[in-house]
Amino acid sequence: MSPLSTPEAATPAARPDELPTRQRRKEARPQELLEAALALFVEKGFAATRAEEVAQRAGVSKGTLYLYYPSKEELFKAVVRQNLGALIAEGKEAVAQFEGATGDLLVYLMMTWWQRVGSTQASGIHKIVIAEVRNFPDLAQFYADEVIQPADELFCSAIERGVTRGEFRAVPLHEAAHALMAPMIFLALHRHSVGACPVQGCGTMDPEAMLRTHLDLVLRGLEVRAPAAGRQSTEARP
Amino acid sequence: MSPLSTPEAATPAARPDELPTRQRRKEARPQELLEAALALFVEKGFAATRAEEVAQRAGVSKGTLYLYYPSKEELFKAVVRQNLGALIAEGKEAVAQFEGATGDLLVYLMMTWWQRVGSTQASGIHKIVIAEVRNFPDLAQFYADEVIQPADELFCSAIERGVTRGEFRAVPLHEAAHALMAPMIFLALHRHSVGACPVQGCGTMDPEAMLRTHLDLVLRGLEVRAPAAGRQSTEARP
Amino acid sequence: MSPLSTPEAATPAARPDELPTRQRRKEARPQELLEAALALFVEKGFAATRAEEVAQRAGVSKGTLYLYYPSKEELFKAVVRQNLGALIAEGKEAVAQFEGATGDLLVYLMMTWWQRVGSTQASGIHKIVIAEVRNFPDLAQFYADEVIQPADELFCSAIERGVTRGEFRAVPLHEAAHALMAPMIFLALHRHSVGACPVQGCGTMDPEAMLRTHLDLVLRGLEVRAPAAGRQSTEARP
Amino acid sequence: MSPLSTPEAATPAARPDELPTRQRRKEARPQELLEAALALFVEKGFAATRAEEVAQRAGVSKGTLYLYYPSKEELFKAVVRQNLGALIAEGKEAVAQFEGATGDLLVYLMMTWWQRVGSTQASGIHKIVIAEVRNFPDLAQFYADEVIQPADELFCSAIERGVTRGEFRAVPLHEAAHALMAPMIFLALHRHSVGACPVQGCGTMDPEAMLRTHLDLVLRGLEVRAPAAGRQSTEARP
DNA sequence: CATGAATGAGACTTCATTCAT
DNA sequence: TATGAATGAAGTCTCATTCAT
Repeated sequence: MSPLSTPEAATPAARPDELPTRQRRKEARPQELLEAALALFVEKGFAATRAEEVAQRAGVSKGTLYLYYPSKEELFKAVVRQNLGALIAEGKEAVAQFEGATGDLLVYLMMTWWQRVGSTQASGIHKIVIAEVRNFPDLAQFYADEVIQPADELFCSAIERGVTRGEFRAVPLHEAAHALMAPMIFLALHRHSVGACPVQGCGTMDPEAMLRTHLDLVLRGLEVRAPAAGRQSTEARP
Repeated sequence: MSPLSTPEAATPAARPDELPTRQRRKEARPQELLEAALALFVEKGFAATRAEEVAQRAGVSKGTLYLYYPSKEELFKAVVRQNLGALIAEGKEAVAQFEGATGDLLVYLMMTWWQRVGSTQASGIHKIVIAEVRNFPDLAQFYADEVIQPADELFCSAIERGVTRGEFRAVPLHEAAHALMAPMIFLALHRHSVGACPVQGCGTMDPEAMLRTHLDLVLRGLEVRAPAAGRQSTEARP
Repeated sequence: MSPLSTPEAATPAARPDELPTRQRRKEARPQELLEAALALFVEKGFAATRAEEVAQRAGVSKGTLYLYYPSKEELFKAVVRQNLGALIAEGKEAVAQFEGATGDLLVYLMMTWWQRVGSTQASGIHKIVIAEVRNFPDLAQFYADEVIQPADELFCSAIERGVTRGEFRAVPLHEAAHALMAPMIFLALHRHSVGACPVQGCGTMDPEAMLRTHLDLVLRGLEVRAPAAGRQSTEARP
Repeated sequence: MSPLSTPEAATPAARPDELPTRQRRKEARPQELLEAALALFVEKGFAATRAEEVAQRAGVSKGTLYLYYPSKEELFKAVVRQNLGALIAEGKEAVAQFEGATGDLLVYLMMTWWQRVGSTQASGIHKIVIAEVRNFPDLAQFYADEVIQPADELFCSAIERGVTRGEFRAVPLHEAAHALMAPMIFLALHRHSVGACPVQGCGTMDPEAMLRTHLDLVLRGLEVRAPAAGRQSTEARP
């Protein structure tokens, strides 16, 4: 079907034009520190990551880290901002012009997201944000503006396209978008939390199968057909 | 259905005319500590919550906390057990005894979850686990054993019931269960992260509407009908 | 040869006239607390013994302990005093009038000490004192007066008897007494420290064999014979 | 014999005209910490000595101590190794290379021990171990492996040398070694417990006289002569 | 007298941050 | 600039002691 697997493969990559002059290094430092910090924050969370670890991973000393970022908190914010920015750029670029069935568009969007974000280190940023926004209030607005809103718009417009073209039922857009995205993101979160622990039992989830089933269910749910009898009214609330 | 007790409600509650003798307090302490711990863990995270804070919020001293719970980790486990353990047990029983359409059973399970967990502080536990479980391997196993696995079994058995009775298509159970649960939990995560911050825009999500739409979509997706034509094969990748 | 073994056998014994009236108990309390404290102090040392443990072992509550002894320190002193007093009483009673070879007198003294003290819990008091006198200076004088001096006198007088009767060489009395006692006491100390730990290797010492060899060596060393050639002069100091 | 270095002596020693630069301090730190630790452990015991006290006495902060030793237990082990480990190693070599009467070898070993351990702070280590080893099982094994066993082997091999060369009677090796070492160690224990307190009476022991007499007795006891008649069988018990 | 719930000082250890070199 | 030795505040947990019942 597709290269849905191979997650953390594309990590530090080549860095081609690399001449390790002291000058060159100096300019690369911030970037290297951010990369190291990202990896560690994703793995262990903000509080549990030691500043010295970040420095070591970036190949510098503890003191040097503080030359570039005045505190661990500022380093953290820089990491989130840098990586979320990139995330959005990719998202926008991927919207594009699509021709074909809207169902296929949704499939494409989801698969692309999984390949480019979900299966990557990048998805770890969601974990970080979810875990820590409340302790860094100024990140909240940033995240809402740069991630939640654009992503929501993207999916809402896609669903709307389906409704407009008569392919989908008329469903509440925001809510449907949420039903569509949530399992995907949740999958990514899981990979960075319990899924990363060596727990007994609790058989590993297969992301590919999961996405396929999820899409199958929701896309059928979106299809235009005779309405299921009285679904909305049968709420069984004791 | 079943007499769903409302634990959250009966807590600080009455405390009738009994004088606050030491004996009385001793009985109330665990409850009070658990409540304080839940609130703080959800707000600040597990690692960032100091044991002494929990004690203070419960109106006791640092030492008293350790009279009731031998460590911060055990305190957390107790919080999880109290808030999720009982619910899952009840759910299992509900599945076993339910009579009626399986769709209604799923609606009932989801709504119950929303009332008892999703809409309360307890839903913050998911955030805590996702954020910090990698730093506390004991908790990972504990959570997998006491929450993930039972919850998975619960939903799988409910879906299987639908399939067996010919109400649902034959879908992969685990994967369908995931598609069912993930949006719920994701909602909870949101409520306790960005949703708890005073962000502009990003229109507040209405959880109940979201759940309703989600259930509508997925239940339709589960219904037995003529299969949607070639969904899986139509990947349109430009 | 003799009942050199069976160490901690004679511990709490019968307490015959026991009628568990509340009155009776009340009078027995201090004694019971001291016994419990002795056992625990010997086993774990002063600092590592928790007041509550002592109380539990004596069958009372933590609070009751403080009704009888105003602090852990005072309890400790009471334990040492009570038990060293008893020790000395036994020692004095054992001196007695002895007829026969002085070598046999020494053998008798040593063996008796081993049976009555060395192989018993009582020897643990030496460990306690050695470990803690410096933190309880007023115990030092007490110990010197009640244990060191009497014991020294006892052994010195025995050795002197041998010298006077022409059985032993003229040796410095104090020093010889030390050479005689030290291995015995050291054996007892060992039993309460490393000997009580489950260490690998370091084959267990057989106290009986050790005492026999020790006595054999020292008694020969005391015998009157032609002096060993130039022992004193050959000190090899680099 | 052998060039016995004198570690205790070369410690705070000169510190020539080198300015107290940070680098210089870093090299001196372990030594300084070890000395501070030894002094405090001997004086107050292991458990009763606070890590911060050690640091202060060495003129550094709490944190610095942990830069050099990962825990209080490891600090203690380092103290033991520095003060006893080297000595035992040297002793072994001395036994291997010694030429001359075995009696003189024993005298040499004992005197060396007295100079290097018995008469210094290091002898207090024995007190610490006897007092607290039961509460620190790790230390028990460590001490058995690194001190007791090597020391035992050392003395056993020395005595065996005497037996093999026909200088000594055939005596049980372990037991004889114990008779040889115990008075020495007991002396050390005394010096650091009651002996360190300002007690009246109890005439101060002269360690050198004590050792001399002890050696005189035991070495005579080891000499090959006509066996003393029936020492073991004459127990006179009234 | 007896109890045991409650307290809070204090111990060990970690780690963000500083600053002399 | 870069380093890494040093600091000390802070966190978890223990336990002697108190006191309401």
